[in-house]
Amino acid sequence: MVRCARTGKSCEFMKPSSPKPQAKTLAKKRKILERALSCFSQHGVENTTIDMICQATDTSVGSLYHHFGNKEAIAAAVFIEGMRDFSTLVMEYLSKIEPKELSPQQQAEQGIKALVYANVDWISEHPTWAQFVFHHRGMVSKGGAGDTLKTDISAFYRKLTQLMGPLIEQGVVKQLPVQVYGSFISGPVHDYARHYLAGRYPQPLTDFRETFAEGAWQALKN
Amino acid sequence: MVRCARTGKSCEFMKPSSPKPQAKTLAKKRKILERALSCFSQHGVENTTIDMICQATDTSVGSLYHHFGNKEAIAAAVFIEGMRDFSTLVMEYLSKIEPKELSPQQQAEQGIKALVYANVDWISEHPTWAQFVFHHRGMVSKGGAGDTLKTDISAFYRKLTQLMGPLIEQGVVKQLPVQVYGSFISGPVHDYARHYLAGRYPQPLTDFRETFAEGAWQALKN
Amino acid sequence: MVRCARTGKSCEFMKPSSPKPQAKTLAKKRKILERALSCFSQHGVENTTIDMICQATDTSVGSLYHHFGNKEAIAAAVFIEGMRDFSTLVMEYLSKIEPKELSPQQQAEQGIKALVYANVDWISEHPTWAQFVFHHRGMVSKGGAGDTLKTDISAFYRKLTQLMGPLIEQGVVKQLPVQVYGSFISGPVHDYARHYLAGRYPQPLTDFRETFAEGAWQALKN
Amino acid sequence: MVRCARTGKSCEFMKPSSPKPQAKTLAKKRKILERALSCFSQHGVENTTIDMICQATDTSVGSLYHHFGNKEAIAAAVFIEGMRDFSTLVMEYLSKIEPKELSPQQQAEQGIKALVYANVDWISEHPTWAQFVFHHRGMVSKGGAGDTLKTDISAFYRKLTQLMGPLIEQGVVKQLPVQVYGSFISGPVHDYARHYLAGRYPQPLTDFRETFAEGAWQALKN
DNA sequence: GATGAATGAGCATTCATTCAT
DNA sequence: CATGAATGAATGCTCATTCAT
Repeated sequence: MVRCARTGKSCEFMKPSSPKPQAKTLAKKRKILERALSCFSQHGVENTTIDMICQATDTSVGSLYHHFGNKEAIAAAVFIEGMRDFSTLVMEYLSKIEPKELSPQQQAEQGIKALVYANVDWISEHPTWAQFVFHHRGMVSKGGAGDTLKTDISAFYRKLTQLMGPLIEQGVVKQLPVQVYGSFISGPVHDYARHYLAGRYPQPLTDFRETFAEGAWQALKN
Repeated sequence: MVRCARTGKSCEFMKPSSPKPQAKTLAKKRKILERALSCFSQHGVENTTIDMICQATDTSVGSLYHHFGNKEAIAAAVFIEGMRDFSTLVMEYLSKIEPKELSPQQQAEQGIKALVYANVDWISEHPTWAQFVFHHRGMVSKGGAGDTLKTDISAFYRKLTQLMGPLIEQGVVKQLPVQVYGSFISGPVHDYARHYLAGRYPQPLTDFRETFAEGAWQALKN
Repeated sequence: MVRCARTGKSCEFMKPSSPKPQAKTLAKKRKILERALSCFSQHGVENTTIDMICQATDTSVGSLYHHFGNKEAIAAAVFIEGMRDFSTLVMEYLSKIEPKELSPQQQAEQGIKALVYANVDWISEHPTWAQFVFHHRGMVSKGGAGDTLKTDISAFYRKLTQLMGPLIEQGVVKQLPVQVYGSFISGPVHDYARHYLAGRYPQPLTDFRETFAEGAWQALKN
Repeated sequence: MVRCARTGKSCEFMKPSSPKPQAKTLAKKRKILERALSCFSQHGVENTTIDMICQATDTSVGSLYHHFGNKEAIAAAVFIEGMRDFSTLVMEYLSKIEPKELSPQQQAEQGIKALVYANVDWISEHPTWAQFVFHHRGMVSKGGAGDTLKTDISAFYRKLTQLMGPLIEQGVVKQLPVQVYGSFISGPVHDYARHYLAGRYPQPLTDFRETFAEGAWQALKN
C-alpha cells in the first residue's frame, strides 16, 4: 500500500505516482524555492508562514501544497537545492587541480586550500543560501528527501577521501578522520561567516580568504 | 524609573523590585533554567511551548510569567546562564598560565591552546547547554537581557585582546582581527561538536582535544 | 429544458445528453461506483476525499467531475445503485411465493419471512454496500438524484401494501401502518448487522436468519 | 512518560495531570455539552465546526480546547453524557419490577416490555440526544473515553443477562445470545425512530409504544 | 472526453499571554 | 506569590471545485 505524499492517508488502491515533471513546472518550482529561501533567511524557517511564501511566490496555498506537500518539504527542497549548488562549486574547484604536475605537498596544499576557497566564495556569493544551508542540516533527515542529501554528501566525502587518502599515507598531512579534516577546513570559515552574516563583524569574509586557506593548511600539514 | 519585566511599560510609581532575592527563589530559578534548557534542546526553542516548561519545572503558567515576563526572556536567561558558565571556565583556564615564567612563544601557544581546551572541555561536560548556547546567540539581542550579555562578551574580548595584543606586536602570532582569532580557535571545535552532538559523528570530541589545540596553534602562529 | 448535472444551471439551448451511453462508459461507471463505495465504507462519506476516489478508480479529478458533477452526486449514485440491487432481490424473493396455493396465514408468514430473508441475505452478501445504504438514506434527498430513489422506494412500498393490504383486512396480521411493518421486519436485522459489521458481535448474521424471520412473524401475526 | 491529552506531544518531565474538576467548571461543561449536542444533531458531527460550538456555547476556542482537547473528544463526551442518561432510565424502569410477586412469564414479559418502554420514552423525550447517541457508537471507541463507555455498556449487559438468564433456562423465552435480544428489543423502535426523527414518517413514535412492546414480547417468548 | 495544475475559502488546532481568585 | 481558566489571533493544512490545455 502507498501513502499519499500530501495527506499521509493511505488507501488500498493507491499507487506510487509516476514522476513526470514538465519543464515549465520545473522552472516554476525553482522560482518558488528561491523566493522561499529569501523568506526563510529573513525570518527563520519556523517564523516563516506559508502565507508569506505564497505572497512572495505569487502562488496560492493550494498550489504550494500540490507541489510540495508541506512546509517542511519546502524547506528541505530549498536546503537540497542549495547544497547541490555548493557541492557543484566544490567539485569544480577540485577538478582544476592537475595532480600529475604537482608534488605530493603541493597537491595537498592546493586541495585543502581549494576547499577553503570553495567555502569562502560560495558563502560570499550566496550569503542567504549559505546562512540557511549551514544552519539546517538537521531538518532534512526527517523529511523523505533525506536520501537525496545523503547521496550528495557521501559523494562529497568519497571525493575527499579519494583526494586525501594517498597523501595521508605519504605523510604529507596529519593522519586524522575525514570528519576532522572537514572541521578544520570549514569550521573557521563558517564560524566567521555566521557572525559576519548576522551583522556582528564588520569586515567581509573575502578579506580573509587567503588567511583561512593558509590557516587550514598550517593546521593540517605534517 | 523602572520597567516592568513583563509588559515593558514603565510607570513613575514603580520601584525597583527588592534587590535581594531569597536563596529559595534563586535555587528554583536555577532549576527552572536547567529544565527549560532540556526542553529547548529536545525540541528547539521555537517548538518548546510554555506548557512544556511548566510541566518540566512543576510550575504554573502564571508563576513562570511572574518571574520571567515572557517566553523569550526565559530563553535569554538560559542562554546567559550558559554563557556565564562557559566564560567562567575560560577565565579559569587562562588564569592558570603564569606569563612571567614563559617566553612569548610559550605564552602564545599556551594561551591559544587553553582557549581550545576550554571549548572542548566545556562542550563535553555540558553538551546540551553547549548545543543551545552556540546556536542561539542571535536570540538575546532582541530580548532586553542583551545588555547583560554584551557586558560578558566584551569582557571576554577585552581579556583576549589583552592577552594577544602584545604577542601580535612581538610577531609571534599572525596579525589578525580578534574575531578571526576566535574563528580559528572555536570554529573547528564547534563544527565538529555540532555534528557529533547531532549524532552524525561517532568519535567523541575529547578524542581530538589535542588535535584541535595543536591545529589552532599551527594556524595562528607566525 | 435540461439541467447541467454539474452546475445545476439550465439554459434554453441545452439538449438532453445522448440517451444511449456506450457500454464501455457504463462499465467504467459501475467500476467507479464500486470502488467509491469501498472508499466510503472505509473512511465514511465525509472523510472520503475526491482524491481518494480518483486513486481508487484510476480516474482523474476532471473526469470524475465530468461524469458525476460533484462529490455528493457520487455518493448518491452509489446509494442508488445499492438500493436498486437490494430491491431487485426483494422482488425476486417475493415473486417466488405462489399466493394461489396458500392459505392467507401461509401467505402472510411467507411474505414477511421472505422480506426478512432478503434483508439477511443481501446484507450478508454485500456487507459494505449494506453498511453504506442503511446509513445514508438522508444523503440522497439533498442531491437532485432523490427523484430516482423516491420512485424506487414508493414502488417498494406499493408492493408491500399490495401484499399485506388484503391480509390485514382478513385479520391474519395486525393492523398497523406500513412503516411499522417495515420496522419490525428490518429493524432487528439491521440493528444486529450494524453491530456485527462494526466488529462488535462475533456471530455472523446468517446464524440468526431463521430466528429473525420467525421473530418478525410472531411480532406481526394476529 | 506521559502524553499531553491536548497536544499529543510528550516530554520526559510530564506527569499525569491530577483530575480536580470544580463544581462551577462541571456545570459549565454540562452546558457546553448540551449546546454542542444541538449543533451536532442539526448539522451532523462532521459538519459541525468548532466555531459553531464556540458561538453556541459562548465560549472561546481556547477554552474549549483547554477542557476537551479536540473536537472528537467533545463529540465523545456528548455521546457518553447521553448514553449515561439513557441507561439511568433503563435501570429505573427495570428496578420497578418486583420479581417476587410475579410468575416467570410475567417477569419476562414485564422485563422485555420495560426495555422497549425505556427506549420509546427516552427517544421521545430526548429526540436530539437519541438521534445522536444511536448513530455514533463507533465514534467513541477511538477516543480515550471509550473505557468509560465500555464500563457502562458492560454494566448494562450484565444487568440484562442477570434478568434474562434464569428465564431462558426456565424456557419462558427463547434461548438466544444477549445481543440478539437487544436487536429484537431496540431494533424496531430505533428503525422507526430514525425515520420519524428524519421527518420521513408522520406518526410519532409514542403512538406505537404498546405495539413495539407487544411485538418484542411476541418475538422473544417461547 | 480526459487531465491535473491552480484556487482559496474553510477548518482544526496551537500557544503566548492575561487576569481574576 | 501562585494558580490555571480564559482568550483569540495566527497557522498549517485540506479539499471540493474550476478550467485551460
